[in-house]
Amino acid sequence: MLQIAYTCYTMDNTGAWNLEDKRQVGKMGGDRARKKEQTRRVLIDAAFQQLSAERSFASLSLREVTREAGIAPTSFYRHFQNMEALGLTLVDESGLTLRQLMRQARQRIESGGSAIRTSVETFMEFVSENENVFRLLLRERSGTSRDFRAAVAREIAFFSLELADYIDSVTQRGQEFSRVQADAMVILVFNAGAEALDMSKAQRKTLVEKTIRQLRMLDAGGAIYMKRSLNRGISGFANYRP
Amino acid sequence: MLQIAYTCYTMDNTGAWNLEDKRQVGKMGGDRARKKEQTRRVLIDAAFQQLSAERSFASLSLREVTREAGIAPTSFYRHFQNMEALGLTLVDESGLTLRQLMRQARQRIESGGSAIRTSVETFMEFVSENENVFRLLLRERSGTSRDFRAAVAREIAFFSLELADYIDSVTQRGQEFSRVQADAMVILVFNAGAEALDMSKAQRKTLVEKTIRQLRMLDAGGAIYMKRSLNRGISGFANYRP
DNA sequence: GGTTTAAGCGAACAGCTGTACTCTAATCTA
DNA sequence: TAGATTAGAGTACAGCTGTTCGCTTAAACC
Repeated sequence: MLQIAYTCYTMDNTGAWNLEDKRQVGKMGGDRARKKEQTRRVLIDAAFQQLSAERSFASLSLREVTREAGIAPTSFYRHFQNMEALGLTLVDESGLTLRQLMRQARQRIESGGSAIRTSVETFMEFVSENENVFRLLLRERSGTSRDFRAAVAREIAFFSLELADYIDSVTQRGQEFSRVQADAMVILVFNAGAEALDMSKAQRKTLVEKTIRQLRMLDAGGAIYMKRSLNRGISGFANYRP
Repeated sequence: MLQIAYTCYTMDNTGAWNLEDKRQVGKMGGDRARKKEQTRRVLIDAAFQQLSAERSFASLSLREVTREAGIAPTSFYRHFQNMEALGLTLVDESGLTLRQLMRQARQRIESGGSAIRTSVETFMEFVSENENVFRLLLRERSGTSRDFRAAVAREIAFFSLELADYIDSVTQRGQEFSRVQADAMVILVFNAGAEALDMSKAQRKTLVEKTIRQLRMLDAGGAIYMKRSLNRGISGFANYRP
Protein backbone atom coordinates (compact mmCIF):
# COMPACT_ATOMS: atom_id res chain seq x y z
CA MET A 1 0.00 0.00 0.00
CA LEU A 2 1.37 3.33 -1.07
CA GLN A 3 1.25 6.05 1.50
CA ILE A 4 2.18 9.57 0.59
CA ALA A 5 1.63 12.59 2.79
CA TYR A 6 -2.07 12.98 3.44
CA THR A 7 -3.46 10.54 0.99
CA CYS A 8 -3.55 6.80 0.84
CA TYR A 9 -4.09 4.70 -2.25
CA THR A 10 -5.85 1.43 -1.98
CA MET A 11 -7.47 -0.95 -4.37
CA ASP A 12 -10.94 -2.40 -4.16
CA ASN A 13 -11.72 -5.87 -5.41
CA THR A 14 -12.04 -4.64 -8.98
CA GLY A 15 -8.49 -3.40 -8.91
CA ALA A 16 -9.49 0.22 -9.40
CA TRP A 17 -7.56 2.91 -7.65
CA ASN A 18 -9.43 4.63 -4.86
CA LEU A 19 -8.46 7.90 -3.30
CA GLU A 20 -9.03 7.92 0.39
CA ASP A 21 -8.37 11.06 2.32
CA LYS A 22 -7.01 9.95 5.64
CA ARG A 23 -8.42 12.93 7.47
CA GLN A 24 -11.95 12.05 6.51
CA VAL A 25 -12.65 15.45 5.02
CA GLY A 26 -16.39 15.87 5.03
CA LYS A 27 -16.71 17.87 1.86
CA MET A 28 -14.69 15.42 -0.32
CA GLY A 29 -15.26 15.68 -4.06
CA GLY A 30 -13.04 18.65 -4.75
CA ASP A 31 -12.47 19.80 -8.28
CA ARG A 32 -9.70 17.31 -8.77
CA ALA A 33 -11.56 14.26 -7.49
CA ARG A 34 -14.62 15.17 -9.50
CA LYS A 35 -12.65 15.44 -12.71
CA LYS A 36 -10.89 12.19 -12.04
CA GLU A 37 -14.16 10.41 -11.49
CA GLN A 38 -15.33 11.95 -14.74
CA THR A 39 -12.54 10.62 -16.94
CA ARG A 40 -12.84 7.30 -15.17
CA ARG A 41 -16.40 7.20 -16.38
CA VAL A 42 -15.27 8.12 -19.88
CA LEU A 43 -12.93 5.14 -19.87
CA ILE A 44 -15.66 2.78 -18.69
CA ASP A 45 -18.10 4.09 -21.26
CA ALA A 46 -15.49 3.86 -24.00
CA ALA A 47 -14.93 0.21 -23.17
CA PHE A 48 -18.65 -0.58 -23.18
CA GLN A 49 -18.96 1.32 -26.44
CA GLN A 50 -16.46 -0.92 -28.17
CA LEU A 51 -18.04 -4.18 -27.11
CA SER A 52 -20.09 -5.81 -29.82
CA ALA A 53 -20.90 -9.14 -31.40
CA GLU A 54 -17.52 -9.08 -33.09
CA ARG A 55 -15.52 -7.57 -30.26
CA SER A 56 -15.05 -9.18 -26.86
CA PHE A 57 -13.52 -7.43 -23.91
CA ALA A 58 -10.51 -9.69 -24.14
CA SER A 59 -9.90 -8.47 -27.66
CA LEU A 60 -9.87 -4.83 -26.59
CA SER A 61 -6.48 -3.27 -26.15
CA LEU A 62 -5.63 -0.62 -23.63
CA ARG A 63 -4.73 1.72 -26.44
CA GLU A 64 -8.02 1.20 -28.21
CA VAL A 65 -9.94 2.07 -25.10
CA THR A 66 -7.96 5.21 -24.40
CA ARG A 67 -8.18 6.21 -28.06
CA GLU A 68 -11.96 5.92 -27.90
CA ALA A 69 -11.97 7.82 -24.64
CA GLY A 70 -9.79 10.59 -26.04
CA ILE A 71 -7.11 10.07 -23.44
CA ALA A 72 -3.42 9.30 -23.68
CA PRO A 73 -2.60 5.60 -23.28
CA THR A 74 -0.32 6.31 -20.37
CA SER A 75 -3.05 8.13 -18.48
CA PHE A 76 -5.01 4.90 -18.26
CA TYR A 77 -2.90 3.85 -15.31
CA ARG A 78 -4.09 6.81 -13.28
CA HIS A 79 -7.48 5.08 -13.10
CA PHE A 80 -6.96 1.36 -13.36
CA GLN A 81 -4.09 -0.91 -12.54
CA ASN A 82 -4.55 -2.71 -15.86
CA MET A 83 -7.19 -3.87 -18.33
CA GLU A 84 -8.30 -6.67 -16.05
CA ALA A 85 -9.21 -4.11 -13.41
CA LEU A 86 -11.28 -2.17 -15.91
CA GLY A 87 -12.98 -5.39 -17.00
CA LEU A 88 -13.95 -6.29 -13.45
CA THR A 89 -15.51 -2.86 -13.10
CA LEU A 90 -17.53 -3.48 -16.24
CA VAL A 91 -18.74 -6.81 -14.91
CA ASP A 92 -19.74 -5.16 -11.64
CA GLU A 93 -21.70 -2.49 -13.43
CA SER A 94 -23.37 -5.05 -15.65
CA GLY A 95 -24.41 -7.04 -12.63
CA LEU A 96 -25.92 -3.91 -11.15
CA THR A 97 -27.96 -3.32 -14.28
CA LEU A 98 -29.14 -6.90 -14.08
CA ARG A 99 -30.27 -6.56 -10.50
CA GLN A 100 -32.18 -3.41 -11.27
CA LEU A 101 -33.92 -5.36 -13.95
CA MET A 102 -34.88 -8.02 -11.44
CA ARG A 103 -36.52 -5.45 -9.24
CA GLN A 104 -38.43 -4.16 -12.20
CA ALA A 105 -39.66 -7.66 -13.01
CA ARG A 106 -40.76 -8.25 -9.44
CA GLN A 107 -42.79 -5.07 -9.52
CA ARG A 108 -44.50 -6.16 -12.69
CA ILE A 109 -45.33 -9.52 -11.17
CA GLU A 110 -46.71 -7.97 -8.00
CA SER A 111 -48.94 -5.71 -10.01
CA GLY A 112 -50.56 -8.81 -11.40
CA GLY A 113 -48.67 -10.61 -14.13
CA SER A 114 -47.80 -14.25 -14.63
CA ALA A 115 -44.57 -14.80 -12.74
CA ILE A 116 -42.88 -16.91 -15.38
CA ARG A 117 -44.02 -15.02 -18.44
CA THR A 118 -43.23 -11.65 -16.90
CA SER A 119 -39.78 -12.75 -15.82
CA VAL A 120 -38.83 -14.20 -19.17
CA GLU A 121 -40.19 -11.27 -21.14
CA THR A 122 -38.53 -8.73 -18.88
CA PHE A 123 -35.25 -10.54 -19.18
CA MET A 124 -35.46 -10.68 -22.93
CA GLU A 125 -36.20 -6.98 -23.04
CA PHE A 126 -33.06 -6.42 -21.02
CA VAL A 127 -31.03 -8.51 -23.43
CA SER A 128 -32.43 -6.68 -26.44
CA GLU A 129 -31.81 -3.27 -24.95
CA ASN A 130 -28.39 -4.05 -23.48
CA GLU A 131 -26.95 -6.57 -25.91
CA ASN A 132 -23.36 -5.69 -25.21
CA VAL A 133 -23.77 -5.64 -21.46
CA PHE A 134 -25.30 -9.09 -21.62
CA ARG A 135 -22.64 -10.30 -24.02
CA LEU A 136 -19.98 -9.23 -21.56
CA LEU A 137 -21.48 -11.33 -18.78
CA LEU A 138 -22.04 -14.22 -21.13
CA ARG A 139 -18.50 -14.28 -22.43
CA GLU A 140 -16.63 -13.64 -19.25
CA ARG A 141 -18.61 -16.38 -17.56
CA SER A 142 -16.38 -18.80 -19.44
CA GLY A 143 -13.48 -16.45 -20.08
CA THR A 144 -9.79 -16.83 -19.39
CA SER A 145 -9.70 -14.92 -16.12
CA ARG A 146 -10.70 -16.76 -13.00
CA ASP A 147 -11.57 -13.48 -11.33
CA PHE A 148 -13.90 -12.61 -14.18
CA ARG A 149 -15.58 -15.98 -14.04
CA ALA A 150 -16.04 -15.68 -10.31
CA ALA A 151 -17.44 -12.15 -10.65
CA VAL A 152 -20.01 -13.22 -13.21
CA ALA A 153 -20.89 -16.32 -11.23
CA ARG A 154 -21.51 -14.07 -8.24
CA GLU A 155 -23.87 -11.86 -10.21
CA ILE A 156 -25.80 -14.84 -11.49
CA ALA A 157 -25.95 -16.26 -7.98
CA PHE A 158 -27.50 -13.01 -6.74
CA PHE A 159 -30.03 -13.28 -9.49
CA SER A 160 -30.83 -16.87 -8.68
CA LEU A 161 -31.03 -16.30 -4.95
CA GLU A 162 -33.66 -13.63 -5.35
CA LEU A 163 -35.73 -15.91 -7.53
CA ALA A 164 -35.35 -18.76 -5.04
CA ASP A 165 -36.61 -16.53 -2.25
CA TYR A 166 -39.60 -15.62 -4.32
CA ILE A 167 -40.37 -19.23 -5.23
CA ASP A 168 -40.01 -20.34 -1.67
CA SER A 169 -42.23 -17.59 -0.34
CA VAL A 170 -44.98 -18.84 -2.64
CA THR A 171 -44.52 -22.59 -2.61
CA GLN A 172 -43.08 -23.12 0.88
CA ARG A 173 -41.11 -26.11 -0.29
CA GLY A 174 -37.99 -25.15 1.59
CA GLN A 175 -35.05 -22.94 0.74
CA GLU A 176 -32.72 -25.66 -0.43
CA PHE A 177 -35.19 -27.12 -2.86
CA SER A 178 -36.16 -23.73 -4.21
CA ARG A 179 -32.48 -22.95 -4.83
CA VAL A 180 -32.05 -25.96 -7.06
CA GLN A 181 -35.16 -25.12 -9.00
CA ALA A 182 -34.32 -21.43 -9.29
CA ASP A 183 -30.81 -22.22 -10.47
CA ALA A 184 -32.19 -24.31 -13.30
CA MET A 185 -34.60 -21.58 -14.30
CA VAL A 186 -31.95 -18.88 -14.29
CA ILE A 187 -29.70 -21.00 -16.46
CA LEU A 188 -32.47 -21.61 -18.96
CA VAL A 189 -33.35 -17.93 -19.13
CA PHE A 190 -29.72 -16.89 -19.47
CA ASN A 191 -29.24 -19.39 -22.23
CA ALA A 192 -32.31 -18.16 -24.03
CA GLY A 193 -30.84 -14.67 -23.84
CA ALA A 194 -27.65 -15.94 -25.41
CA GLU A 195 -29.53 -17.61 -28.23
CA ALA A 196 -31.62 -14.51 -28.80
CA LEU A 197 -28.54 -12.47 -29.63
CA ASP A 198 -28.19 -14.13 -33.02
CA MET A 199 -31.91 -14.11 -33.77
CA SER A 200 -34.43 -11.94 -35.57
CA LYS A 201 -37.31 -10.40 -33.67
CA ALA A 202 -39.75 -13.02 -34.92
CA GLN A 203 -37.44 -15.84 -33.88
CA ARG A 204 -37.02 -14.28 -30.48
CA LYS A 205 -40.74 -14.41 -29.94
CA THR A 206 -40.80 -18.14 -30.60
CA LEU A 207 -37.84 -18.53 -28.30
CA VAL A 208 -39.66 -16.74 -25.49
CA GLU A 209 -42.59 -19.12 -25.79
CA LYS A 210 -40.29 -22.12 -25.79
CA THR A 211 -38.47 -20.86 -22.71
CA ILE A 212 -41.73 -20.26 -20.92
CA ARG A 213 -42.76 -23.83 -21.63
CA GLN A 214 -39.47 -25.06 -20.24
CA LEU A 215 -39.86 -23.05 -17.06
CA ARG A 216 -43.41 -24.28 -16.63
CA MET A 217 -42.15 -27.83 -16.87
CA LEU A 218 -39.65 -27.11 -14.14
CA ASP A 219 -42.35 -25.48 -12.07
CA ALA A 220 -44.80 -28.34 -12.44
CA GLY A 221 -42.02 -30.88 -12.06
CA GLY A 222 -40.87 -29.23 -8.87
CA ALA A 223 -44.29 -29.70 -7.36
CA ILE A 224 -44.41 -33.33 -8.37
CA TYR A 225 -40.85 -34.06 -7.47
CA MET A 226 -41.33 -32.56 -4.06
CA LYS A 227 -44.31 -34.76 -3.39
CA ARG A 228 -42.12 -37.75 -4.17
CA SER A 229 -44.74 -39.08 -6.52
CA LEU A 230 -42.14 -39.91 -9.09
CA ASN A 231 -42.63 -43.60 -8.62
CA ARG A 232 -46.37 -43.42 -8.51
CA GLY A 233 -47.04 -43.23 -12.18
CA ILE A 234 -46.70 -39.57 -13.06
CA SER A 235 -43.17 -39.89 -14.31
CA GLY A 236 -41.61 -39.41 -17.71
CA PHE A 237 -38.68 -41.47 -18.92
CA ALA A 238 -36.47 -41.29 -15.87
CA ASN A 239 -37.44 -44.69 -14.55
CA TYR A 240 -37.87 -46.34 -17.89
CA ARG A 241 -36.03 -49.60 -18.29
CA PRO A 242 -35.49 -50.99 -21.76
CA MET B 1 -11.32 -21.31 -57.13
CA LEU B 2 -7.71 -21.79 -58.09
CA GLN B 3 -7.06 -24.19 -60.87
CA ILE B 4 -3.56 -25.24 -61.75
CA ALA B 5 -2.70 -28.01 -64.09
CA TYR B 6 -3.96 -31.26 -62.63
CA THR B 7 -5.01 -30.14 -59.24
CA CYS B 8 -7.82 -28.07 -57.96
CA TYR B 9 -7.96 -26.31 -54.63
CA THR B 10 -11.24 -25.92 -52.86
CA MET B 11 -12.29 -25.06 -49.38
CA ASP B 12 -14.69 -26.97 -47.21
CA ASN B 13 -16.92 -25.22 -44.71
CA THR B 14 -14.14 -25.05 -42.16
CA GLY B 15 -12.00 -23.08 -44.58
CA ALA B 16 -9.32 -25.74 -44.75
CA TRP B 17 -7.56 -26.35 -47.99
CA ASN B 18 -8.38 -29.60 -49.68
CA LEU B 19 -6.41 -31.18 -52.41
CA GLU B 20 -8.59 -32.81 -55.00
CA ASP B 21 -7.02 -34.70 -57.79
CA LYS B 22 -9.23 -34.08 -60.74
CA ARG B 23 -8.53 -37.43 -62.27
CA GLN B 24 -9.91 -39.30 -59.29
CA VAL B 25 -6.79 -41.36 -58.84
CA GLY B 26 -7.85 -44.41 -56.94
CA LYS B 27 -4.72 -44.88 -54.89
CA MET B 28 -4.67 -41.29 -53.61
CA GLY B 29 -2.50 -40.62 -50.57
CA GLY B 30 0.87 -40.43 -52.22
CA ASP B 31 3.89 -39.61 -50.17
CA ARG B 32 3.24 -35.88 -50.47
CA ALA B 33 -0.43 -35.95 -49.54
CA ARG B 34 0.26 -38.19 -46.59
CA LYS B 35 2.94 -35.89 -45.22
CA LYS B 36 0.72 -32.90 -45.70
CA GLU B 37 -2.09 -34.52 -43.78
CA GLN B 38 0.45 -35.32 -41.10
CA THR B 39 1.65 -31.77 -40.50
CA ARG B 40 -1.95 -30.59 -40.67
CA ARG B 41 -2.62 -32.87 -37.73
CA VAL B 42 0.42 -31.49 -35.94
CA LEU B 43 -1.03 -28.01 -36.30
CA ILE B 44 -4.43 -29.07 -34.97
CA ASP B 45 -2.87 -30.89 -32.05
CA ALA B 46 -0.62 -27.94 -31.29
CA ALA B 47 -3.64 -25.67 -31.10
CA PHE B 48 -5.54 -28.04 -28.80
CA GLN B 49 -2.42 -28.35 -26.70
CA GLN B 50 -2.27 -24.65 -26.03
CA LEU B 51 -5.88 -24.31 -24.96
CA SER B 52 -6.34 -24.07 -21.22
CA ALA B 53 -8.27 -22.29 -18.53
CA GLU B 54 -6.12 -19.23 -19.11
CA ARG B 55 -5.81 -19.48 -22.87
CA SER B 56 -8.74 -19.24 -25.25
CA PHE B 57 -8.50 -19.98 -28.93
CA ALA B 58 -9.04 -16.33 -29.71
CA SER B 59 -5.96 -15.47 -27.69
CA LEU B 60 -3.78 -17.87 -29.66
CA SER B 61 -1.66 -16.34 -32.36
CA LEU B 62 -0.75 -18.00 -35.60
CA ARG B 63 2.89 -17.78 -34.63
CA GLU B 64 2.33 -19.45 -31.29
CA VAL B 65 0.60 -22.37 -32.93
CA THR B 66 3.30 -22.86 -35.53
CA ARG B 67 6.00 -22.51 -32.88
CA GLU B 68 4.35 -25.26 -30.83
CA ALA B 69 3.99 -27.35 -33.98
CA GLY B 70 7.63 -26.84 -34.96
CA ILE B 71 6.73 -25.31 -38.29
CA ALA B 72 7.58 -21.98 -39.90
CA PRO B 73 4.85 -19.37 -39.45
CA THR B 74 4.52 -18.89 -43.17
CA SER B 75 3.96 -22.60 -43.74
CA PHE B 76 0.72 -22.34 -41.81
CA TYR B 77 -1.00 -21.06 -44.92
CA ARG B 78 -0.31 -24.29 -46.77
CA HIS B 79 -2.89 -25.92 -44.52
CA PHE B 80 -5.37 -23.30 -43.42
CA GLN B 81 -6.54 -20.08 -44.93
CA ASN B 82 -6.23 -18.35 -41.56
CA MET B 83 -6.66 -18.94 -37.84
CA GLU B 84 -10.43 -18.87 -38.12
CA ALA B 85 -10.27 -21.84 -40.46
CA LEU B 86 -8.17 -23.76 -37.98
CA GLY B 87 -10.60 -22.86 -35.22
CA LEU B 88 -13.57 -24.18 -37.14
CA THR B 89 -11.72 -27.43 -37.63
CA LEU B 90 -11.15 -27.66 -33.89
CA VAL B 91 -14.83 -27.06 -33.23
CA ASP B 92 -15.76 -29.76 -35.72
CA GLU B 93 -13.43 -32.25 -34.09
CA SER B 94 -14.72 -31.36 -30.66
CA GLY B 95 -18.28 -31.92 -31.80
CA LEU B 96 -17.25 -35.32 -33.10
CA THR B 97 -15.80 -36.25 -29.73
CA LEU B 98 -19.03 -35.13 -28.13
CA ARG B 99 -21.17 -37.28 -30.39
CA GLN B 100 -19.02 -40.30 -29.71
CA LEU B 101 -19.64 -39.67 -26.05
CA MET B 102 -23.37 -39.64 -26.65
CA ARG B 103 -23.21 -43.05 -28.26
CA GLN B 104 -21.26 -44.32 -25.30
CA ALA B 105 -23.92 -42.98 -22.93
CA ARG B 106 -26.71 -44.60 -24.91
CA GLN B 107 -24.96 -47.94 -24.71
CA ARG B 108 -24.63 -47.63 -20.97
CA ILE B 109 -28.31 -46.79 -20.66
CA GLU B 110 -29.37 -49.68 -22.83
CA SER B 111 -27.36 -52.06 -20.74
CA GLY B 112 -29.51 -51.09 -17.81
CA GLY B 113 -28.68 -47.78 -16.18
CA SER B 114 -30.85 -44.87 -15.14
CA ALA B 115 -31.16 -42.68 -18.21
CA ILE B 116 -30.71 -39.39 -16.43
CA ARG B 117 -27.99 -40.39 -14.04
CA THR B 118 -26.01 -42.21 -16.70
CA SER B 119 -26.23 -39.29 -19.10
CA VAL B 120 -25.14 -36.72 -16.56
CA GLU B 121 -22.32 -38.83 -15.22
CA THR B 122 -21.06 -39.73 -18.67
CA PHE B 123 -21.11 -36.10 -19.67
CA MET B 124 -19.23 -35.01 -16.60
CA GLU B 125 -16.63 -37.68 -17.27
CA PHE B 126 -16.20 -36.25 -20.73
CA VAL B 127 -15.74 -32.77 -19.33
CA SER B 128 -13.21 -33.96 -16.78
CA GLU B 129 -11.22 -35.89 -19.34
CA ASN B 130 -11.42 -33.32 -22.11
CA GLU B 131 -11.47 -30.04 -20.25
CA ASN B 132 -9.94 -28.03 -23.04
CA VAL B 133 -12.11 -29.52 -25.73
CA PHE B 134 -15.17 -28.66 -23.70
CA ARG B 135 -13.84 -25.21 -22.93
CA LEU B 136 -13.44 -24.56 -26.63
CA LEU B 137 -17.09 -25.35 -27.32
CA LEU B 138 -18.19 -23.38 -24.29
CA ARG B 139 -16.27 -20.27 -25.20
CA GLU B 140 -16.89 -20.21 -28.90
CA ARG B 141 -20.60 -20.66 -28.27
CA SER B 142 -20.61 -16.99 -27.31
CA GLY B 143 -17.46 -15.94 -29.13
CA THR B 144 -16.84 -13.15 -31.58
CA SER B 145 -17.16 -15.18 -34.76
CA ARG B 146 -20.65 -15.84 -36.05
CA ASP B 147 -19.38 -18.92 -37.88
CA PHE B 148 -17.95 -20.29 -34.65
CA ARG B 149 -21.16 -19.67 -32.78
CA ALA B 150 -23.15 -21.34 -35.52
CA ALA B 151 -20.80 -24.32 -35.58
CA VAL B 152 -21.08 -24.87 -31.84
CA ALA B 153 -24.84 -24.37 -31.93
CA ARG B 154 -25.01 -27.05 -34.60
CA GLU B 155 -23.06 -29.50 -32.46
CA ILE B 156 -25.29 -28.86 -29.48
CA ALA B 157 -28.36 -29.24 -31.69
CA PHE B 158 -27.13 -32.67 -32.79
CA PHE B 159 -26.70 -33.58 -29.19
CA SER B 160 -30.15 -32.35 -28.27
CA LEU B 161 -31.85 -33.98 -31.23
CA GLU B 162 -30.53 -37.38 -30.31
CA LEU B 163 -31.78 -36.97 -26.77
CA ALA B 164 -35.18 -35.80 -28.02
CA ASP B 165 -35.47 -38.90 -30.18
CA TYR B 166 -34.69 -41.05 -27.22
CA ILE B 167 -37.19 -39.28 -24.98
CA ASP B 168 -39.88 -39.46 -27.59
CA SER B 169 -39.31 -43.13 -28.25
CA VAL B 170 -39.95 -43.78 -24.58
CA THR B 171 -42.64 -41.28 -23.68
CA GLN B 172 -44.46 -40.96 -27.02
CA ARG B 173 -45.41 -37.39 -26.28
CA GLY B 174 -44.60 -36.14 -29.74
CA GLN B 175 -41.41 -34.94 -31.39
CA GLU B 176 -42.00 -31.26 -30.90
CA PHE B 177 -42.65 -31.54 -27.22
CA SER B 178 -39.68 -33.81 -26.69
CA ARG B 179 -37.45 -31.31 -28.47
CA VAL B 180 -38.34 -28.53 -26.05
CA GLN B 181 -37.73 -30.77 -23.11
CA ALA B 182 -34.49 -32.19 -24.48
CA ASP B 183 -33.20 -28.71 -25.24
CA ALA B 184 -33.70 -27.67 -21.65
CA MET B 185 -31.94 -30.77 -20.40
CA VAL B 186 -28.97 -30.32 -22.68
CA ILE B 187 -28.58 -26.72 -21.59
CA LEU B 188 -28.63 -27.69 -17.94
CA VAL B 189 -26.07 -30.43 -18.46
CA PHE B 190 -23.82 -28.18 -20.51
CA ASN B 191 -24.03 -25.52 -17.89
CA ALA B 192 -23.17 -28.00 -15.18
CA GLY B 193 -20.13 -28.94 -17.19
CA ALA B 194 -19.10 -25.32 -17.35
CA GLU B 195 -19.47 -24.90 -13.61
CA ALA B 196 -17.55 -28.09 -12.96
CA LEU B 197 -14.46 -26.69 -14.66
CA ASP B 198 -13.73 -24.42 -11.71
CA MET B 199 -14.61 -27.02 -9.08
CA SER B 200 -12.85 -29.62 -6.98
CA LYS B 201 -13.75 -33.27 -7.33
CA ALA B 202 -15.91 -33.21 -4.22
CA GLN B 203 -17.79 -30.16 -5.42
CA ARG B 204 -18.35 -31.81 -8.76
CA LYS B 205 -20.03 -34.71 -7.10
CA THR B 206 -22.52 -32.41 -5.39
CA LEU B 207 -23.04 -30.66 -8.69
CA VAL B 208 -23.88 -33.93 -10.42
CA GLU B 209 -26.55 -34.68 -7.84
CA LYS B 210 -28.00 -31.22 -8.19
CA THR B 211 -28.11 -31.51 -11.97
CA ILE B 212 -29.79 -34.88 -11.74
CA ARG B 213 -32.47 -33.38 -9.53
CA GLN B 214 -33.02 -30.62 -12.02
CA LEU B 215 -33.37 -33.05 -14.90
CA ARG B 216 -35.80 -35.16 -12.88
CA MET B 217 -37.90 -32.07 -12.31
CA LEU B 218 -37.98 -31.45 -16.03
CA ASP B 219 -38.84 -35.07 -16.65
CA ALA B 220 -41.67 -35.15 -14.14
CA GLY B 221 -42.83 -31.71 -15.17
CA GLY B 222 -42.92 -32.76 -18.79
CA ALA B 223 -45.34 -35.53 -17.94
CA ILE B 224 -47.57 -33.20 -15.96
CA TYR B 225 -47.34 -30.36 -18.38
CA MET B 226 -48.26 -32.63 -21.23
CA LYS B 227 -51.36 -33.80 -19.42
CA ARG B 228 -52.37 -30.17 -19.07
CA SER B 229 -53.06 -30.68 -15.42
CA LEU B 230 -51.33 -27.45 -14.58
CA ASN B 231 -54.55 -25.82 -13.56
CA ARG B 232 -55.82 -28.77 -11.64
CA GLY B 233 -53.91 -28.25 -8.49
CA ILE B 234 -50.55 -29.87 -9.09
CA SER B 235 -48.84 -26.63 -9.99
CA GLY B 236 -46.04 -24.73 -8.37
CA PHE B 237 -45.89 -20.96 -8.43
CA ALA B 238 -46.66 -20.33 -12.07
CA ASN B 239 -50.29 -19.51 -11.54
CA TYR B 240 -49.86 -17.87 -8.19
CA ARG B 241 -51.49 -14.47 -7.89
CA PRO B 242 -50.47 -12.18 -5.09
C1' DG C 1 1.80 32.74 -1.61
C1' DG C 2 4.71 29.31 -1.67
C1' DT C 3 4.83 24.32 -1.74
C1' DT C 4 3.10 19.84 -2.39
C1' DT C 5 0.45 16.65 -5.07
C1' DA C 6 -1.27 14.34 -8.92
C1' DA C 7 -3.80 13.98 -13.66
C1' DG C 8 -2.50 13.90 -18.12
C1' DC C 9 0.77 13.92 -22.11
C1' DG C 10 4.54 12.68 -25.44
C1' DA C 11 8.55 10.24 -26.62
C1' DA C 12 10.65 6.06 -26.61
C1' DC C 13 11.40 1.03 -26.38
C1' DA C 14 11.34 -3.84 -26.85
C1' DG C 15 8.44 -7.30 -28.27
C1' DC C 16 5.00 -9.24 -30.64
C1' DT C 17 1.83 -9.74 -34.60
C1' DG C 18 0.11 -11.30 -39.68
C1' DT C 19 1.63 -11.86 -44.13
C1' DA C 20 4.08 -10.96 -48.83
C1' DC C 21 7.87 -12.53 -51.28
C1' DT C 22 11.56 -15.52 -52.74
C1' DC C 23 14.06 -19.66 -52.63
C1' DT C 24 14.97 -24.77 -51.91
C1' DA C 25 14.23 -29.52 -51.97
C1' DA C 26 11.39 -33.19 -52.50
C1' DT C 27 7.68 -35.43 -54.83
C1' DC C 28 4.77 -36.25 -58.69
C1' DT C 29 3.69 -36.60 -63.67
C1' DA C 30 4.34 -37.46 -68.41
C1' DT D 1 14.60 -38.81 -67.00
C1' DA D 2 13.10 -34.01 -67.73
C1' DG D 3 9.82 -30.83 -66.23
C1' DA D 4 6.08 -29.39 -63.35
C1' DT D 5 4.31 -28.95 -58.81
C1' DT D 6 4.29 -27.82 -54.05
C1' DA D 7 5.36 -28.17 -48.79
C1' DG D 8 8.18 -25.74 -46.14
C1' DA D 9 11.82 -22.22 -44.69
C1' DG D 10 13.89 -17.66 -44.37
C1' DT D 11 13.83 -12.73 -44.78
C1' DA D 12 11.61 -8.63 -44.31
C1' DC D 13 8.29 -5.08 -43.17
C1' DA D 14 4.73 -2.28 -41.36
C1' DG D 15 1.77 -2.04 -37.61
C1' DC D 16 0.32 -2.84 -33.26
C1' DT D 17 0.99 -3.80 -28.30
C1' DG D 18 1.93 -2.68 -22.91
C1' DT D 19 4.73 0.01 -20.11
C1' DT D 20 8.63 3.31 -18.39
C1' DC D 21 10.15 7.86 -17.68
C1' DG D 22 10.26 12.69 -17.38
C1' DC D 23 7.66 16.69 -18.05
C1' DT D 24 3.80 20.19 -17.67
C1' DT D 25 0.04 22.25 -15.53
C1' DA D 26 -3.52 22.93 -12.49
C1' DA D 27 -5.60 21.97 -8.19
C1' DA D 28 -5.08 21.34 -3.07
C1' DC D 29 -2.86 22.37 0.96
C1' DC D 30 -0.23 24.93 4.70
